[in-house]
Amino acid sequence: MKPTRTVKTADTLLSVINQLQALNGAGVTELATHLEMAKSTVHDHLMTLHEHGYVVKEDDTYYLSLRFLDHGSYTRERLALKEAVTPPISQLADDTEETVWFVVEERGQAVYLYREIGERGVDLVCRSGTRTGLHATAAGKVILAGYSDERVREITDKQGFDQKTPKTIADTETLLKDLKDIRDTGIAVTSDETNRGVKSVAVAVSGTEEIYGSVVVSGPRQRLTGEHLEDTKSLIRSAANEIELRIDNDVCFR
Amino acid sequence: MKPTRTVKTADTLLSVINQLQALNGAGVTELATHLEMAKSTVHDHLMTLHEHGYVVKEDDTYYLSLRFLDHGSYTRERLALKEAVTPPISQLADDTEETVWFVVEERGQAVYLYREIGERGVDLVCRSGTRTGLHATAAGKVILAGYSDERVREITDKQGFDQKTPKTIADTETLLKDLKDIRDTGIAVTSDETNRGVKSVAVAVSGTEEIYGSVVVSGPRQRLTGEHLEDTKSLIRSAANEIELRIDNDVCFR
DNA sequence: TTGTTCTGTTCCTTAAACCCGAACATCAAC
DNA sequence: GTTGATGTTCGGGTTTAAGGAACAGAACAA
Repeated sequence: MKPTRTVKTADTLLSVINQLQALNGAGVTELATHLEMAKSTVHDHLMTLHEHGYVVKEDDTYYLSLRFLDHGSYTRERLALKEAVTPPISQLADDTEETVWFVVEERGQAVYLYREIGERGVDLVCRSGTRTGLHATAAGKVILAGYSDERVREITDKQGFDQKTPKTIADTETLLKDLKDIRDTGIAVTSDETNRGVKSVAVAVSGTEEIYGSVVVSGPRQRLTGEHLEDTKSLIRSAANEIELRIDNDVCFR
Repeated sequence: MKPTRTVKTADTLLSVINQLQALNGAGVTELATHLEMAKSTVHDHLMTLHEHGYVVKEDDTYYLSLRFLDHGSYTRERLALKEAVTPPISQLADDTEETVWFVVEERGQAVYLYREIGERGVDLVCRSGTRTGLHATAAGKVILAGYSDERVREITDKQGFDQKTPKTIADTETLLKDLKDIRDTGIAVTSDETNRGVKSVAVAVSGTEEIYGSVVVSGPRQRLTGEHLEDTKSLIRSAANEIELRIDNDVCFR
């Protein structure tokens, strides 16, 4: 598909960075064995990253540095969604008392951007910046529902169907069938598709042309039922709408 | 000082990343001219970053991707300070009605980690992850006050004295004299040293051995005076103390 | 239409440097 | 003292990064 020319040294550098995060900090030898590379090679890369301030060293153990936080929060800020998204999200968390996330799509994956934990909310995804397959989450499905079937196929062909639980959608046809229902109702409700025992309700946030992202409320399956579920649905709808209005009119001039 | 072997291709890759942030997104040619490199070279690096999901492409313009947010928020989370820091910070912002930051030192620089904006607070540093010289901020100076003069010299020798305003400290001797006073009172108060017209008050957060960081309240110079200043001082002191207790006892098991 | 001038992309060739391996240094533990 | 685990240094062979020049495609003016 994309046999374009690539810088192999960059591959190794990025793999060092990723492995360093995966291992939650590591020494030279440990990294080298995990990456199946020579110790000296890893050492050189770590020295370079250290020189540029991208890793910190504590007694022979290397960790990623906060320089990544700079790049990361810059990137999030660039989307210019914070002012529009944060207050309604916050309000929604207060009203529903559950955990609320604002999610965007990037490169065929769902990225969790802004969170607010309500009174009784449980902490699930844990970190902003976390990525998941769009198929495996209500937030992702409601975004996909705004795309054409063709575009959905493109994404699933490339990304596949990572199975988070036994109930995670595993093929394109089932996904497209789900999306059809979501398009009708404008809301996505899932149970146990991302985490066992967790129910999620999501609504898309769209502009005139593009889809900005989605708002999702997650909580224990047995709690998000009956009246509480219905209340939640309409609360999310108005929160999503509120965000749309704020994006259109607000300080966020995109 | 450190003539160790370094991976030059990694240098160029990182410079591409940094330039991409500095230019707030750019095309191949624009990047190449800024970096004084061949277009083809930049192109190859961008392709590699794209392949790995570290940049996104919108009509021939490349931007850093949210993958950096993943690394960044992971790094911040690794410090395991959030649970201990966030609530007292939040309370302090409510009480003082000013802007509050929690700051840590990394590689001889001050890194802004957690923020809370009070009722009348003004948004100054803008993003978490932002780095500044320790000498140029109350938050940094109060951290330096916890270090030995020798260690302070090491840092200033390496980092120099970036001048943010005409009143920014410009040499080691003046800094050390300031630190002496700060050590006596346990509090750092600065005016116009980081931003013109801005006054900052900071207190360190320390454990039994190391210093975790500092809490800083910033606001307009003319507002942070008299009684409001004195109130602020004692509020910061108790907030910092609260954080120390939470770090020692809390869920944060370091 | 044609020409101009920006882009981004491809390909070739060579000098550079990445990567490995092996040796060395250092520290703990037994 | 010896063993085994680290991190570190260093020379050299061969991959390959990086530059330059040519190509493609779009936008625009004349």
